[in-house]
Amino acid sequence: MRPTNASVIAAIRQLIAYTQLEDGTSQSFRTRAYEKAIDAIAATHSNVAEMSVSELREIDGIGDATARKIVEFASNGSIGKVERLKTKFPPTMLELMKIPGLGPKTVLRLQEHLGVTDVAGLEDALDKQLVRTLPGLGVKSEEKIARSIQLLGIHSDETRTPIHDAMGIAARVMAELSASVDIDRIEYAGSLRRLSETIGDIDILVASDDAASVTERFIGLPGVTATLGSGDTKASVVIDDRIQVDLRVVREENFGAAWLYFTGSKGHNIELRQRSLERDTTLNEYSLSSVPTGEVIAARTESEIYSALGLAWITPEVREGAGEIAAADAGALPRPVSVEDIKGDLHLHTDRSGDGRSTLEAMLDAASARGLEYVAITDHAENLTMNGLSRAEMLEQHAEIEEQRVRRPEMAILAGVELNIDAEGSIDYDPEFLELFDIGVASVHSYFDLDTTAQTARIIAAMENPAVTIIGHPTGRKIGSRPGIMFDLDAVLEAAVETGTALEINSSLQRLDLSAPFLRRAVEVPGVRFVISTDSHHASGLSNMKWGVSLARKGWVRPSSVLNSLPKNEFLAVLGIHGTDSAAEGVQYRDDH
DNA sequence: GCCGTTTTCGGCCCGACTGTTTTCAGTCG
Repeated sequence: MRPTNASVIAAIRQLIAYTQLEDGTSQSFRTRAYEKAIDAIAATHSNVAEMSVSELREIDGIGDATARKIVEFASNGSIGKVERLKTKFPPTMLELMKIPGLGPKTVLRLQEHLGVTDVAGLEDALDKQLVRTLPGLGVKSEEKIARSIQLLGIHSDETRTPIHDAMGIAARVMAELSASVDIDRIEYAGSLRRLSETIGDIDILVASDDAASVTERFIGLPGVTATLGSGDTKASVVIDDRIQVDLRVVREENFGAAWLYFTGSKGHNIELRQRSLERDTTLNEYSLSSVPTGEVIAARTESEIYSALGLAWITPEVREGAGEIAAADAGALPRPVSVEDIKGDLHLHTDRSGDGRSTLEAMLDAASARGLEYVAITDHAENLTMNGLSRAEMLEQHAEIEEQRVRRPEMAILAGVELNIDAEGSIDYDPEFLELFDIGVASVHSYFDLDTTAQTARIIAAMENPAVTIIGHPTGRKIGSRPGIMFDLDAVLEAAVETGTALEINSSLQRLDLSAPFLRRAVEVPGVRFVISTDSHHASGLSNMKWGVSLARKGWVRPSSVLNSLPKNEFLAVLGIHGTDSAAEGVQYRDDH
């Protein structure tokens, strides 16, 4: 069994940590080269552990040395250099480097002067007030390290916060800060804006002429449980003992440059600055300016800066330093999908579902308010215990939908259902009853631990069922709590094209399913079609469409491959549903051919 | 360690904050 790209990346991260100790710096060109290799692997669609040295070297950012280390890891499960460095630096020293404020230099000094190589030893040295005796360290450093140990874990991978939780905290902090001090503009940046699945720190950017007041208010906000640092223009706090929030205050005329800078990713920024230098300009968080004259060329908006660098604005979700700048340069980046592109929502629950909270009426009002041309009501089918609807309840709902069609002639209201894919790929009800629905979303709600072969087979079997139009939240994952099923994506994509089944891009921040890496692979397959749906269980959920759209952008999905970007009549025609004008007359949509 | 319309050596993005330094090193993003 070959290691996954994720485990190759984990191995290189370990290599980086040991190399930082060996080089005595976190900024050596070697470690930066390794970091670049990680970015390159993360952007690769194939399994690097199956590639040869020469194939690996084809990848931009991977050279001979790293290619050999990857091959070595693929065949041995370890890298010789790491094993050698482990004899010099005990693995517990890596734990020390995870403590905020402790870098390779300090960790090396602890080992050299005090023989400290693990957290317990460090705590002991702190107790004995020995740390202050080290060169470059004093009493304040000692106190800072002691505080950091208490906060240990905030930066480690295990405690990255799922985006759903981080987004909520960010919204709360931004609302409270806006309410307590006069500011010109406030936005979030960083991995949150790039729609990463898990968030390390929340980055918030404010435009104001009075930075000192803003930072002062910020460190005093409710929920702040620790202040990690604060200066004239930036501050870092911990919110709810849980997540670090970094604030940066700039002047409005520099906002674009700052937003670009703090959105990252680091790799994207570095590439942009290199491109900038090639044009005899320099880019920092304040502006893009001329090297010879120092004159500011662009600073107020991101678009102006990209434009000055000869690029169209790049949507934040794809700023991963993974080829997006080269693609933009070549005009090969897809036009980003926008919320305005989406004409219908095809996965909506009402309070008839056990987990639904709003009435059909409320859901349709919400859809109208959003200007949607069509919706599909997709309550759970009967096999989902507790939450599913019996046949009788479904028929009752169909009558309700008929009434709504008469009252809302402008909107196409599809009588749909969210079907449950069982272990073998069968779905609820019988073929005759399924005929009564206009559209079927089939989803996995059970048997998450079958092997890859069985999962692939059940998904494909569901796709082959004529009642199934869409596969809902295809992996069933919940970010931070459930990994989702494993299936052969290539086989599923092939079946999706053959059967004409669309794949759902689920807008829930807990799901974001299909994930961006899967979407990046799916868009390479001609003929694969997507729908972006909210899977709303409450009328307020329809506003989550923005996250699904954002995810589609992150996956380089073209608007033309999104089925529910079609205007109503074209969409209904694709589904084989006729007679949209007859809606006012209360005629059922399901074509009876 | 990587890379190359100024190629196989000599470069490699940029700045804030902290604590210790009395002009700067370390860490972080």
